[in-house]
Amino acid sequence: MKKTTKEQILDVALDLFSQKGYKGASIRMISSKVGIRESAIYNHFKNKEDILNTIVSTLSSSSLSLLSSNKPLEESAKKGKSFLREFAASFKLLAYDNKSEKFFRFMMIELMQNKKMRDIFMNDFHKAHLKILSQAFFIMMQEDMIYSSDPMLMAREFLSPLFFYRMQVTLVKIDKENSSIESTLFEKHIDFFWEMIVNNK
Amino acid sequence: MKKTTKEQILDVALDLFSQKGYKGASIRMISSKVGIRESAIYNHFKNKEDILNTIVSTLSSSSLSLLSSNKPLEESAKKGKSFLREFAASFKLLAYDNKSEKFFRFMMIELMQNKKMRDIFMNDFHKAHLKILSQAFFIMMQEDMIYSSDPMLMAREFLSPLFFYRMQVTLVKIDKENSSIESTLFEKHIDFFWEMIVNNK
DNA sequence: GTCTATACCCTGATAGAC
DNA sequence: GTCTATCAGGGTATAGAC
Repeated sequence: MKKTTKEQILDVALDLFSQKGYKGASIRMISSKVGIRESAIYNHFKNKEDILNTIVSTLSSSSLSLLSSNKPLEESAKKGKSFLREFAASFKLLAYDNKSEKFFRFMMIELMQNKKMRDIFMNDFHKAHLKILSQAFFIMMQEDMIYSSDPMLMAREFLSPLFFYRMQVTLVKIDKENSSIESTLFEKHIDFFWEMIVNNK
Repeated sequence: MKKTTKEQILDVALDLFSQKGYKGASIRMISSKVGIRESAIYNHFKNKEDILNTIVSTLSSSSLSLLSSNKPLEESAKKGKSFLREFAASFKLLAYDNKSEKFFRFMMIELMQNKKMRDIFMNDFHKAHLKILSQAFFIMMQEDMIYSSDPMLMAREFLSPLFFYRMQVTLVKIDKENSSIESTLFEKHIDFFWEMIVNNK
């Protein structure tokens, strides 16, 4: 199960992009890490941007969200806290998945510099999650499981700490420090948040 | 009240750093925007890194937190929701302050690439805020104003949406779209959060 | 598909005239 | 304090041999 040169180039490129950003990672470094000459890269990709586009289109959706939109949300949302636990678990999973983590790092570097990355962040990541969460909270409110409020507001308030904790896990792992403390933040968030919104009649 | 060349260099450098990052902003671009030759830069700064260090040491603390630590926290924390409102207002203020916004953008670009920036983020930004907030929540709990919980957990849960909303305001403003919707997120966060933790006996 | 060789541009930085 | 001139190094990319 050997990797083709093209796959190796993509792997190395993602690795370097996630450490140094798009501009900071040169064709020279990529090819040297793969073990070929610069010019050999151009047998597999038209140019540097072509490598970038391949990575982005391959990884953007899968690295930012594990949620498939065809799941029966109506049913799973009625599980209340368990639903939130599953949602957060998928977040945590991505924070500890190698490729997803690298893509997340890369996205964060490019976010303020690159319009395309901002669009990916806003649509594939933020809006996609908010939509699912707000629908789920709406259902929970209808079922009288939680206090009534603005479902979209509740979705934002639930999601933003998850994002922050994922970022924090990533940051801590860069400096190779133990991220076990940060890994518990996800669960604590669920407990705290659910305790706040649950309807204890 | 004309700006010295040195001040102009710093202004232009911050502007370009916030748009393209440290590597992406060249001495050539900085000098051309200031209206001098590349070599003239070196009469004011030893090298490119010297410009970076000057910006960081000048702006890091003031751009990340407006809170002076010598305020009497004991008293202000007892104001409860008003305290949180003031805290969030200072956050919002920085998101709309020109230099602070640029430094924030720059910090976000470098965060995943630069150990020094991570330290600044973790210490000057994150830990500093968590310390104040956890102390404030602890006092509020003692005063029976809010439900009893882990003050540090509460601080994190309160702070992380603020960070996220500040980032979102910055992102929206880059693409010159109207950020008025995002600007209301701070107040909504306070209302939602306070409603959740307040002790209504 | 990979190599050598090469073209050409941009980078940070220095020397020395004014 | 600013200029011109210049440098070495690294950047993307192409041509052509094997």
